[in-house]
Amino acid sequence: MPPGQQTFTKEGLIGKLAEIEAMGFIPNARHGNHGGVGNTLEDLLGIEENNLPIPNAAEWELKTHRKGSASLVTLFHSEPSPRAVRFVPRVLLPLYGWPHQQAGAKYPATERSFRQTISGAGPSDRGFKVVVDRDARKVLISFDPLSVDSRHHLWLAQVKERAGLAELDPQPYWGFDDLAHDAGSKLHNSFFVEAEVKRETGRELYHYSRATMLSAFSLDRLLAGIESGVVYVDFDARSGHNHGTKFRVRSDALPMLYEQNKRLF
DNA sequence: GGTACCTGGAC
DNA sequence: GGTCCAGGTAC
Repeated sequence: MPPGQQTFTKEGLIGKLAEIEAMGFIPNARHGNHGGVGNTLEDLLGIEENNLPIPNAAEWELKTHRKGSASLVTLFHSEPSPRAVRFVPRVLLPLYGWPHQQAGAKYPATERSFRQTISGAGPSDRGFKVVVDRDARKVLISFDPLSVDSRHHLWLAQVKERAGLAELDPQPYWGFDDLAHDAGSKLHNSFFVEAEVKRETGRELYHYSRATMLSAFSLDRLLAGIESGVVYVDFDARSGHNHGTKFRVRSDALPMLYEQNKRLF
């Protein structure tokens, strides 16, 4: 915990969130940053922004979401194993990527992209899916060239040239124990805060009007969510910036990943 | 300066 | 609802 970092007990955080709710609409404190709704709440709580895989506030993690938004909630980041392969920058982006939409405009003409939001429910239109292998105790990424939609036939021909049309070998994976550590160390207990958003003369304002307390994150529930299709693995790289590989969940399913949840307001 | 995290989007 | 995408920082 860095010096000066605000810390809260559970009761203290509940009280502070109630005070913030009573403040009504509050201007975005981070202009131009898509994370404004979360950053603004962190500022109100006096929590310093941090990128370490530790909870934001003592043992309590904060999750913020815009009401009415279909955006997925990011649970945690973790690059797949074996790490030495460096799958995203060395395999997925160069061999399975495609020209970025803004290549030659916002970015260099050679800019490539590999963005995939995939689950265990079925393959994406580029043939990627997530598999929960309970025998091997691994979550792994699978590529099936037969599942690629015809609209990507040019891309598939390039994949054939660069990598061949077969299953990934080796397949990227996360061991159950690694996932339990990544998730458990960060998400064991969480507050899920939802904000109404309004725009006013070009700026955004947030009303943090709903909060749920989530206790005891469950790896079994995460794995079941992957299989049912409410939890996703999200690859998120372009040539100039790998935003990292994320585990994400549909916001309405977030509470189901915890053993207990309690609506605060 | 590259990698791996953080916070989140629009169409 | 799936596809594709964003600005930041720690080390």
